[in-house]
Amino acid sequence: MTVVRSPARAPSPRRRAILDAAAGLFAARGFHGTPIEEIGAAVGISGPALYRHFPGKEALLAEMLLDVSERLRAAGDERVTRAAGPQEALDALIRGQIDFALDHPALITVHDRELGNVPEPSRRQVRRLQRLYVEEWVTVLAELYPGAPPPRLRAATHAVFGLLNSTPHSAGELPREAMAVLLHGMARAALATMVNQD
Amino acid sequence: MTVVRSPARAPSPRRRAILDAAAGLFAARGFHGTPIEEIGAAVGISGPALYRHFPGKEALLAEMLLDVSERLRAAGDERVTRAAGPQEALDALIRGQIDFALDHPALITVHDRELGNVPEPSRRQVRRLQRLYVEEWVTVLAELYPGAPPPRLRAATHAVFGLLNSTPHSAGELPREAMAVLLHGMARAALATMVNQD
DNA sequence: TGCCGATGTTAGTCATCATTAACGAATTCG
DNA sequence: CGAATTCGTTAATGATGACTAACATCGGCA
Repeated sequence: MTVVRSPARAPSPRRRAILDAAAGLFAARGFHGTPIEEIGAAVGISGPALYRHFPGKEALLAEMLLDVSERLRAAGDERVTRAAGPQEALDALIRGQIDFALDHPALITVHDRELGNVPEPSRRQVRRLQRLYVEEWVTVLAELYPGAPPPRLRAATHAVFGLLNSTPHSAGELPREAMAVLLHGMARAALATMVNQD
Repeated sequence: MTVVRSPARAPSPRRRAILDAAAGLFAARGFHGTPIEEIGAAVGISGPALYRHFPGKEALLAEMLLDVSERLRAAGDERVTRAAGPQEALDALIRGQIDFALDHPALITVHDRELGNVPEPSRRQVRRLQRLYVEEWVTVLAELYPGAPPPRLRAATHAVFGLLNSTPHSAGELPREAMAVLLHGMARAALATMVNQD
């Protein structure tokens, strides 16, 4: 018998293609609104062929969200340790989130929309990774703005995620780099209000 | 000619209850993930009884989103005209959006998640109302920050919506008024970057 | 009193899926 | 050469779920 199920063992191009196509479709029509048939069609195979690559539709979603959460967390982790000081770390986190959101708007959308459809073993894992990522931000912010209570910093972090992840909604309003600069400035300014204690 | 379908003719309490329950369920499980049976159960009636109040599931969603869009737009409109100057108008818009998001997190969630499931006559209408609301913000911002090109203002507006609508994600982090104050400050600060021309 | 509209109920009906079966071709490698 | 593994294909199969039918109940009210 084979191993239980190693998530990202041999990333065959077919698997990749399926995950990419599914991300777009889930973002556009939602998990329940997307028949497995269409996912197959999007990569040139038809319907049940997906089961040669994933144990099921939910497992596909689970792998997708685990991958996103892990990539975000890992990237954040690396950027923070690479940074010289807290301000630099914060800028790196912001820039990282912006790049990801601009590069993969569909993944961002699915990530905060479909967690409820991930089956339970994986759901907890995704949540854990999300929490770690948030705490990464909170830690940096706490260094930068000591005196601000952590719940406040957590709420502010979520708010900034909302701001940065707005990208899928304002698609095409501005060229990419202009959008990146705009969002970066807004995020920085929004977080700078953490200095006030009121 | 009459209007397409007078949305809120006689708001019977039953109708209200159904819309409220459906909002919560759609936010939690998604439109396609919520059987009509559960909506009924949530208000004490069972399943197909809904058809005594709405022509169908999609129509229910349509009415819900039309109502939200209309309320947001109308409230914004009124607040702006009531305000003395642009800064005051902006603060009123921000405060209005925050109050709505804090009072009706489910509606906020459904509003930007399920538009794709609204059938076509209504979808256009919802989009129109959303656009009007955004333009309301853009107009105020243009007065406050002349020199900033409208696309930039539009993108910034969407970003601030993302920030303010983050409330459902950070539920319970802070007491309500603290959250309102926090978000207001962040939104203001984020928009203040519109003065820079870079 | 006796009809009626409003509001429910429970049993179909019909589609739409996810998932599985049964079966083929191609590639690997013994 | 052949068996086995891989990756597809097209028919079931079975649930689920929206919507419709047929049938109560009940509060007016002519």
